[in-house]
Amino acid sequence: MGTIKRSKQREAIKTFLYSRHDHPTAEVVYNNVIKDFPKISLGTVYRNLSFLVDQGEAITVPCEDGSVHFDGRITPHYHFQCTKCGRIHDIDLDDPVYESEVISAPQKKLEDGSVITGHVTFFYGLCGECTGN
Amino acid sequence: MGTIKRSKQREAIKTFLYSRHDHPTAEVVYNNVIKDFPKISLGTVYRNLSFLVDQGEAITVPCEDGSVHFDGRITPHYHFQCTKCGRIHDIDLDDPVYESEVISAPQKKLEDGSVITGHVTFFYGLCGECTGN
DNA sequence: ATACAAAATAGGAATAGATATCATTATTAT
DNA sequence: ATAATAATGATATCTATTCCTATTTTGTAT
Repeated sequence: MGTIKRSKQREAIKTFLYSRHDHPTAEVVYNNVIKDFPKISLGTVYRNLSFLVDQGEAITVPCEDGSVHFDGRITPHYHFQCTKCGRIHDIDLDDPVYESEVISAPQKKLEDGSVITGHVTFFYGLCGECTGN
Repeated sequence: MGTIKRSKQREAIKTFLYSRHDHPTAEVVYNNVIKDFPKISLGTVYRNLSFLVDQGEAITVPCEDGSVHFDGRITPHYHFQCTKCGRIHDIDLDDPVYESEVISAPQKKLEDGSVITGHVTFFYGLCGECTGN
């Protein structure tokens, strides 16, 4: 009961996600995996992306604009969305921005008894390409 | 051209939003305003909430779970969502959590030329009522 | 190898949240 | 009071995601 079986589709989805560092959406994953699996359905992509997240093999990146992106990099790191092109970029742990702007949040108790157990910080701005040229 | 005309519905929406500090969703606003305006449509509620946001008279609170809440409090402050009951609470500026965990983000340049212009921090945990009892 | 049970898929329908359209109504300047 | 036009209500549409069911694939036991 509850034994997980592998599937070519799931492996292709995982391989694709891990090969990219640009935080694709479910639809982008679908548009790429379909090249090797012409009959794959969008439902399968969603099901497997959720599966990977449940297994701790991927994370979701919910953005300010409401779109949901997926990330195969599961070690803690921050994200940054370009307000011009919409792409999501990583902010490395050793980047000065990370260290100076945000401090990891330990548990903290508010006056009313609320307990803060974590936080999500999402940066925005303009990426190199959109400021650059 | 482009002159704004007032409407009873818009005023009711604004009044309702300002009367509450629990960050209602568009649907919650609709379910309440409809008591005074039985024929109001959901589209009108969405249209006017967006209008208030555009006018700087309200802000949106996009949550990690994808839901969008509205807030009539426009002075800078942080939010905190209870992972158990889902309610959104304010974190006051003078609360220790605010001061110790997050530092306001000035413009910052990364190695690749990206410029960080802002950030959003969203806290989560358990609210007083959900830890309390 | 073969058969069986469970898990996973494909395809499509269903849902939810949000937007857009458009004829009608309400508000405001004159 | 009238004309111009902004705003509404009702409905249609859109997008992202989930759900359903018959079929296929996979792992295991024989």
